[in-house]
Amino acid sequence: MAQQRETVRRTPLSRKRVLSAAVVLADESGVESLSMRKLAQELGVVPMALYKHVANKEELLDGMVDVIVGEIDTGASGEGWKSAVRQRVLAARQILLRHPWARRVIESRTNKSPVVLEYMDSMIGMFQAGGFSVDLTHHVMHAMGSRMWGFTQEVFDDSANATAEISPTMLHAMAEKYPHVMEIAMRADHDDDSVVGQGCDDQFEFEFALDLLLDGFERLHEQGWTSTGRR
Amino acid sequence: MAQQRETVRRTPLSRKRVLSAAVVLADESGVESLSMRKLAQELGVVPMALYKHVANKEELLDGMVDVIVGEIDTGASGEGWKSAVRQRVLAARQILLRHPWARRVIESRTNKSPVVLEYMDSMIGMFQAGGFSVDLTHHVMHAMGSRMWGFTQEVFDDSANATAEISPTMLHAMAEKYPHVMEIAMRADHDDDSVVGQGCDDQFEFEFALDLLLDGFERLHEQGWTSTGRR
DNA sequence: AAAGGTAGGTGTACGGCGTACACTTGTCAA
DNA sequence: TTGACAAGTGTACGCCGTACACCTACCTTT
Repeated sequence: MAQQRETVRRTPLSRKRVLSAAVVLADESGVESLSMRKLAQELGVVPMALYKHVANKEELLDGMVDVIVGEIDTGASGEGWKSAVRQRVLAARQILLRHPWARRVIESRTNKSPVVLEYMDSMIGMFQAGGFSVDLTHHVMHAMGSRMWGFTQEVFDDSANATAEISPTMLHAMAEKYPHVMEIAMRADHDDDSVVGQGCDDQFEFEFALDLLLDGFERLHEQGWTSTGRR
Repeated sequence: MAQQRETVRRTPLSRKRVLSAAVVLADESGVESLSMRKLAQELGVVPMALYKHVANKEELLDGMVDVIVGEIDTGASGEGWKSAVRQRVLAARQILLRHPWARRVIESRTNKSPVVLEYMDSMIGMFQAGGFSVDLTHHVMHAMGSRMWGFTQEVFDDSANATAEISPTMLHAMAEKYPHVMEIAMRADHDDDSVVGQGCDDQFEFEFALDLLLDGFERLHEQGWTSTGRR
């Protein structure tokens, strides 16, 4: 009784527990509202306790990325580089979709963790195994860019979503000012009767872009690409 | 004398002056260290004075994006959609390169400003003028993603830069753990004698990816693409 | 059993942030 | 002359990340 104090002994913190809780919190309320203090509160602990397990908030974010990237199913498929890469990227997308904040965080990390490096390494390996030259692989990885994580490039489609809550007057004014944007926004979900649907099929758009890239890679590879002229 | 106080009359603030100063400050020391207080100090004014010209920090960032996007040379070239788009995107890249923080900020804006909408509208217009169907244009814009702003996808190349300051031992260990990554990193600047060069030619990588996309668009357009099967 | 190191959790405090709100002040129209 | 209005000020609040000194429970060594 004197020994055990008045509270039940907490399961002790650990880096892993801290990171998992952080991921959950970010999933629930967005990474921008994740703070060391809230995270500590969630874990029933004083804020400074976290610093015994992560050096600072940056390292916390690094660790969160590792947790996510570690979730990606890395099981090989083994029927040609193209379908292997495709499958891998779609698997990544599956995970990343469940953690919408991860896109921004991954892109903001300047130093790659071992987990991230390993992911990239195995993806490079897929192209190499398909017979791509080192140079071509290099450029191809650049061309993939963040699509290699399964990210959709969000830059475009929000405008469509936004129109859903805009007055007809406003909508009309916009149609005059940005005719092309509106035309596309209207068309985005034309099998729906409402003025503007809830945006477009993200999965389709993603695969469209991914396949476009992969087909391009294939074509270059087949015609024995070498860095023509340049350097 | 009594009228004029002891200080020279300041040129008054204006939305424009606030935004320009913010852009300069972000250029100099990065957008992450830009604060309302520092910006106010830079302008010789008390922080709250800024709020007479921008509603809050979010709107400040919106405005900064507008300043940058407004700088993009929008002059038409008029020899086919492909070279027009190419030229436009490279012009955007030219501007964005001078404001490295803009990438992150543009991507983090959820509501597009008129300036941004107009930029997108005119780009869509280029594809339309080239005879692209509305649907194809839509998908093509998604596939362009943030590359439409001239952004390089940074996800990949930093690892190369980082290796420059790593001990030989460390480097050797990494080569064992991430053989593919290292192979590419080593090759990235092979005409340089140092172990690892200062990374790769970003401009080349960007154009490589851009042309890959544009060629893909062209191919789809020529073969009269329609959204096969899907929806 | 005593001593002492160590890992994990605590409490306090500091400087920075965005911004609400009430205020002064300078300018110009009526 | 008045008095409305736009521009700038001052104070204050509640958040944030985290430095630093501290306690405390446990483990190892003797």
